Amino acid sequence: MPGDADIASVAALMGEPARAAVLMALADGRSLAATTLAAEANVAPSTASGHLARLVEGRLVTVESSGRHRYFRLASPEVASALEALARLAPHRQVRSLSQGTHAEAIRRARTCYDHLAGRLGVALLDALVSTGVLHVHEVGEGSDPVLGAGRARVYVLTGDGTSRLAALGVAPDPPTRRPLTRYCIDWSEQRPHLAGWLGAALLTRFAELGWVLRAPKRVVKVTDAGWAGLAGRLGVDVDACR
Amino acid sequence: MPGDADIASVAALMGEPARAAVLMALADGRSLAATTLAAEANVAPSTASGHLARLVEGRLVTVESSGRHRYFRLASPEVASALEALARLAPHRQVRSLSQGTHAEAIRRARTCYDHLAGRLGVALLDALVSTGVLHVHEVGEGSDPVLGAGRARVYVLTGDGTSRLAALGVAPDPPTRRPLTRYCIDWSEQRPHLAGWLGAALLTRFAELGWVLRAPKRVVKVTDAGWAGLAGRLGVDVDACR
DNA sequence: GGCACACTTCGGGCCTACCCGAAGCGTTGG
DNA sequence: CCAACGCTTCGGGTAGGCCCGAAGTGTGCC
Repeated sequence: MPGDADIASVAALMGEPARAAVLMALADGRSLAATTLAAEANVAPSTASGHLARLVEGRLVTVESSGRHRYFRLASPEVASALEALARLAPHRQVRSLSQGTHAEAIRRARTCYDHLAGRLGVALLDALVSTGVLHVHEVGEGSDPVLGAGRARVYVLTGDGTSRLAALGVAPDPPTRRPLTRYCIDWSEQRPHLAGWLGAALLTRFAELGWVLRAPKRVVKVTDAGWAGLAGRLGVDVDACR
Repeated sequence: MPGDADIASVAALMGEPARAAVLMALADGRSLAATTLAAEANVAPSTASGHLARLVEGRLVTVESSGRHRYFRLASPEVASALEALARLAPHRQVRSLSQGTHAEAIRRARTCYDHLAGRLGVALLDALVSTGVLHVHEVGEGSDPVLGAGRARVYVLTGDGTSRLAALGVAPDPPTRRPLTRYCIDWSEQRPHLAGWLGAALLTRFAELGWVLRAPKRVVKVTDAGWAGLAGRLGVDVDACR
């Protein structure tokens, strides 16, 4: 547990509204240009530039120049983990305008978390994969650790039947990277796990290929009519629970 | 992944040096009085009182009144997780004074993390338990997730042989709580896992009973001569690696 | 080559919030 | 019952940092 590390400097970097907005915009792993991030944070380009310089200097963000653009992205997965941990503690921002309200609702329904699905749909998808036997859950110990709530030791294993069912859908778990096949991530809006890891990413990619989902701005994911039908029919997702 | 949550307010709460010092002091799960925390943060009692009120209002900390004292503690394990995630990103504070230097060294050698061992000793202990066959490691997937660094899916299972060896040491894994038997925690100073969970706590408690370790102020753990001998001889810990 | 664009640096205005000491309230102990 | 203690509230001084607009550098496009 923490002891001597200078938490304050990192937290202060994340604790300024404009910088937090920048980090949140980068939270799905994309690289974005400075102007885009300025708009995202609702500040002037000059202001954003200063904030970005501080984020880079604090090693939370890296830059890559490309022509006259400079693309920023999170420096490491650990940064995303920290944002995730903070989001779990954060009060949900109160809704001010109608558009904010609909966006807040949309982002809770279905969004991307890096490269996989999150929100009610992400949670329902994982539930469906487990209840239909595509994945088996192994719990280590029972209940939740009273001391370390995060990182509950739960492991999702792809079954043989699951492998063939996914192959029928066009998702073949080749080992293209050294990335773990399954991983989970506690959803900040649902407070329940959704599927991450290689499989989580592969499913989102395949859903997009099939025309089941469309990636809208601001991390929102829109599900098409074919998508709702396919998720329910082919994977057993409880689409009513996702609205 | 984060989307709409108001990360900035939480991070700002953690991003002020005095408040961060308070949170770090509470990070091992203790309840401490306001005056103690003021001293810990090097601010006047009145200043600390204001910070504590804000931490309570922000739901990072809870209070319990007892006579003329008020005892503060972290509001939830999630708060500790967030601190942990930030500590992993934090630059190690540069050493200013000799006493800070020796303390920084001591805390990296052996410290408590909540109720179990961390630092080089904590890491070496887990290594020893694995290499001597007390625990078996199960990896799910291979390597590290390029997207989600934290929460690597690794599971430590107590072996039959391990159970009897621990019993000989006076540690019997009764199921006294619903807490998981084993759990790990990425050590912020070593960037490698150390043992947490019920077993991690039981081992620290037993080491203290045996007079192997003494809990010094500021989370530092001192190992006695008998402790070094016992750790090496009975558990196979590479004590040289711990210094 | 020249204009438009992306971005950064600089200067100055403003405001937040951190800090402390003094004073007030409640509790404990002699 | 009074003194010491723990803690909080209040007032005022200070400093740091956030914001923008204007100006400067470098790149791409016509």
